[in-house]
Amino acid sequence: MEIIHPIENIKSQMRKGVLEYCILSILAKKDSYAPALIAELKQAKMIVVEGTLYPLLIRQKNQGFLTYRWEESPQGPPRKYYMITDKGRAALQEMDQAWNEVVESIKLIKNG
Amino acid sequence: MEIIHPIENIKSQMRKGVLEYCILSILAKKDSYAPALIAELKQAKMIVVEGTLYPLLIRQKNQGFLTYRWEESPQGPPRKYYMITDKGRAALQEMDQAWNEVVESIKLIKNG
DNA sequence: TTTAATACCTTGCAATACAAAGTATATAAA
DNA sequence: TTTATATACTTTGTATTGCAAGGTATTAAA
Repeated sequence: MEIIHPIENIKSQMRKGVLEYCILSILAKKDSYAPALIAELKQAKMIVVEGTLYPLLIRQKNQGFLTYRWEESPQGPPRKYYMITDKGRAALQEMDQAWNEVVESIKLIKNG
Repeated sequence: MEIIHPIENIKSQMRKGVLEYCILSILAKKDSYAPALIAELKQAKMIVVEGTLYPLLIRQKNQGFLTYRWEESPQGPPRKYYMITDKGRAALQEMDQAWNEVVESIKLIKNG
């Protein structure tokens, strides 16, 4: 037997579609590395775990949206700092538009 | 060779998370059947196709969010009119909250 | 009987988030 | 030197989901 929380699933689904958008938005403001990104997203109540974030960063790097550099850490292994590229900024602009469209669509459906 | 449009994919991803929410929202206002739902969603620029909608309606029915009745059509086979249940309305309220949270999270990430 | 207009449903595929486990690096303590 | 601790990066297996494409079924008119 297992208790299922459909609403948790829904929230997870809603996050799914905007995760890439969130990552690019954060990196557009300043370079960052995985654990710091996770912390920042957590603060915005947009929960992400390692197993989600790392493949996503690699995907965006392969698409040419991000690059990275290595940087020493005060403690532990070096950090992979990701930086947004010009191509990434262009993609982000389109994502802004896509997001606004979705928000408008929902409003239309709720009120129209 | 194949041309890929990452932005179209992103938009599709963003829609993914809110489709169930949209369906419930529409049915909360009035009963409807699949082709009419597709038309209404299309008008709100929230594109859905048959192969997506039918399994989704069946899922929501199995979760107890929807029921249905048969109704004659002026032309062609009878229509399956879906109706939201009390349980569906309760779920919708939680989805409203989940959606508002996501919208706030994005705002926080963009501006904070 | 055939055609046209609708409507409902299923199958196979690709993309994605997640849980869990694994690997690696640097420093301090034993 | 060895061990422990803290930190960071990566991979694997699984479940869910939307979609393209194709299939089935019903009604009425030609």
